[in-house]
Amino acid sequence: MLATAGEVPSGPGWALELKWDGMRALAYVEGAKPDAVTLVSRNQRAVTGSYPELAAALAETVGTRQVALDGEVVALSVPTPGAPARPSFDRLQLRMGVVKPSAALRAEVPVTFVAFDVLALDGETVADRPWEERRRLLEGLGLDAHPRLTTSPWLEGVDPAAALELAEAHGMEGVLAKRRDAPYRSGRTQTWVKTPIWRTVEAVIGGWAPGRGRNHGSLGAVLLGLPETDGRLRYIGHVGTGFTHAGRDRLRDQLVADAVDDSPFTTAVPEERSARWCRPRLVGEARFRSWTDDGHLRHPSWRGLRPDRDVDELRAPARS
DNA sequence: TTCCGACAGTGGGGTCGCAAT
DNA sequence: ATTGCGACCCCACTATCGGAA
Repeated sequence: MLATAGEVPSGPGWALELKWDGMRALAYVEGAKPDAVTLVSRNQRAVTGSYPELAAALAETVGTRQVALDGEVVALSVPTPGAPARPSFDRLQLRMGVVKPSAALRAEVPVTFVAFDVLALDGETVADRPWEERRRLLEGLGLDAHPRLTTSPWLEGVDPAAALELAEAHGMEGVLAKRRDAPYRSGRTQTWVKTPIWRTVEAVIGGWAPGRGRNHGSLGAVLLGLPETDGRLRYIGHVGTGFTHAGRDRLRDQLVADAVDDSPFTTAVPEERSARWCRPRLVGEARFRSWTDDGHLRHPSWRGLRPDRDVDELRAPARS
């Protein structure tokens, strides 16, 4: 079951949850031994081998019952004073795709299964029951007794604005609203609504990458940078979506007119060989979800040029 | 006739593993 | 030994087309 993107709905018919930044997974628990547990990714691939401690935890905790759970595999960042632990997709990537992770890796990047729905229980399908009833069944499983497992909290009596604030304050991806009376359905539905938290950045264009396929001959992506206090230009990412076809052509023409031979960036730029450089003069705005650990934009999309802004006005926004 | 939803195709940051160089 | 590439994860967005309203 997948959510539709939109504003956070309000009203008594909706229950709000926080949206976790991790990897979606279904857990099928068929017995009390770890090999009786199967974790399946969103594209139906078995990923149990990558998270053996989760299989063991589920077998140990609910193995006496037959259960199918929907949830998220999450890696928490290392908490430091002033920065409590929060879900880190960057860290989870160190575990994804690694079959039979070493004890050292499991210790360095511990993962948690955050359950938020139950699809079958004791051999009986419960997907047709309303969310409210499934939620009660989920809470009755006692998953939180195990340190590697948790039940995703829902925000009782919290309005949409406060829910978004809460999500932001805890480093969550956004808010997920679910119709209380709706059954669990596969595919994208209107009864789940996701509202991600967006950030925006104004940055200078230091180059561009030519487009491929249908964008052949036009612009594929712009290369953005932020000036440091000493005037050096730090690369922060490629942005290649959010343009219309006409917009790509227009921007390419402007950048070609400003072409220079050498990179204006003072930090490394990926795919440097295919990059075209330009004078770092034009300021644009991009929307993105978060900074990566390397200081790059994650899920960036182009909003447009900011002719009202000058390069020397730019400042790096607070990272988090 | 118009609108909407699903899908294909473009683009991004990452990781890992294998084949080619 | 290094590099390139595809397959995976996460995803945003535009353009298109067929069916519903």
